[in-house]
Amino acid sequence: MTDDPTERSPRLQAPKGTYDLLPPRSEAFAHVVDTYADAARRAGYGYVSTPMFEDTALFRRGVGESTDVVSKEMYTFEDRGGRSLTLRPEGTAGVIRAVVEHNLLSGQLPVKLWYTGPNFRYEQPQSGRYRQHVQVGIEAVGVDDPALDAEVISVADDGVRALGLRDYELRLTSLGCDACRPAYRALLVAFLDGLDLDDATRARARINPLRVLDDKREQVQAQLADAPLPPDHLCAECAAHFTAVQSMLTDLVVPFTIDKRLVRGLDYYTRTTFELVHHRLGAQASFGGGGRYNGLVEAIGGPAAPGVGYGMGVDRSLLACEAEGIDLAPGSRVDVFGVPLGEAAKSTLVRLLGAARRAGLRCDLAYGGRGMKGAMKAADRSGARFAVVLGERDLEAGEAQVKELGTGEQVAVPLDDLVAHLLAASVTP
RNA sequence: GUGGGUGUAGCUCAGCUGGUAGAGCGUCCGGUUGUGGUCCGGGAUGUCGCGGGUUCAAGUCCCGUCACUCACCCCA
Repeated sequence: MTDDPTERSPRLQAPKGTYDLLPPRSEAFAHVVDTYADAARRAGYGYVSTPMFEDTALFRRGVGESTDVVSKEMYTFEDRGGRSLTLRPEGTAGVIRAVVEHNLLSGQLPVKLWYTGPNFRYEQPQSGRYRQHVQVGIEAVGVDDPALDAEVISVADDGVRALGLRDYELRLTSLGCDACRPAYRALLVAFLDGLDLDDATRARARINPLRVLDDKREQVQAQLADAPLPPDHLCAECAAHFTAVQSMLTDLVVPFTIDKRLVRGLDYYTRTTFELVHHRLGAQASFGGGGRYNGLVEAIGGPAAPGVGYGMGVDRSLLACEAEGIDLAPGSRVDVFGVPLGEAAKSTLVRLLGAARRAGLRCDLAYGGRGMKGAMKAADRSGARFAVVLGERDLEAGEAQVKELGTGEQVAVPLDDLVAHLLAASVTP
């Protein structure tokens, strides 16, 4: 901070790892959110909105101390009242907190909610990874039924399909539960102990051994060929649950592949775990994922209650659409564009196009007193179907020239009939 | 946190072995009186990321720094 007025201040820019969304891309982004939200609503999920920041303890307990997300990626700060708050790094913990806080679990179960909003993680940015990213997610809490797992996965897939995405894959696994995971974990730790790993990986193996399974490095994967994998060591209940989920996904016509090495970065997952991977996204290929979290509600101080949900990455979904050449915001911004010649004509058009907007038409007009040519050019660029030209001559005659920009056809329409005419003309093909 | 690549007009980029900057697109104006999309003519906009250094001279070389980008780690 300098007070020297002769020193030029540096241009401000969006913080590292964040970006601005501008038209038309922003429209495509909004469309992704809408599409995912629609899929959730069609399955009976209600909208929930929770704060973007929460008590830091919520994430420590919910997401898990051993995760990278909590241990080194949180935006944590102290407010003026001395409270430790954290910008939410993921969406589930806050929703579950709200479910518990408002006693929703004492009502009809499962509690089904969907949400959207930004998450924040202090990470090194790269393709498809930002410090602020938006997710749309759903949570179904209070019932441990494999049919619900299948529904959640199916809703995720419905949204993705509705976007038009094709080059992706749904990967599925089961991570077991409190009954079977400890024994498996011991088995895995013993196996990892016998491997030749670097210090960092060895440390990770100690804190969260499952995480080592999806290490991308060749030299690590090579040694993992014979590693014991979670789905092969499930207890009877988990195995039955997993089988049921697969069977119902098949009934739902949701294609999936079993990926026994799939692991997720959040500690709360139990049993069903899945990830949506897009084949043209680069290193950050996972654009959505989720699973069951039967211990989470209790972990953050609620009653023992099961839950299942997913989070879909909106930013990465948009990237995936772009990679597949899917245009999510086709068409024009407006239907009608006003071309006024002179101030009197402009105020008349302001009034008439305002009325047209209220009648449901999308209208814009040439502001700033540009000439005829420039105004027509603006009309053309807007993508409007009709240009309404109004000059002194027309005003005296009490009519406007309505030109269909695609065909060049132009008709004179009485000013009193303009809105009705535009409405009628807009519905004809 | 670690490593590679890149930073020149609003955008995409060119500037060879150092001599004080260009193209295309976009934008604006015009091609006579009130009509766009094509075409033609013209105009505007650059702290060459920033700060040091070497040199008579640096966009061009060196150092540092910041940012962007891709990858690892990890994750949506």
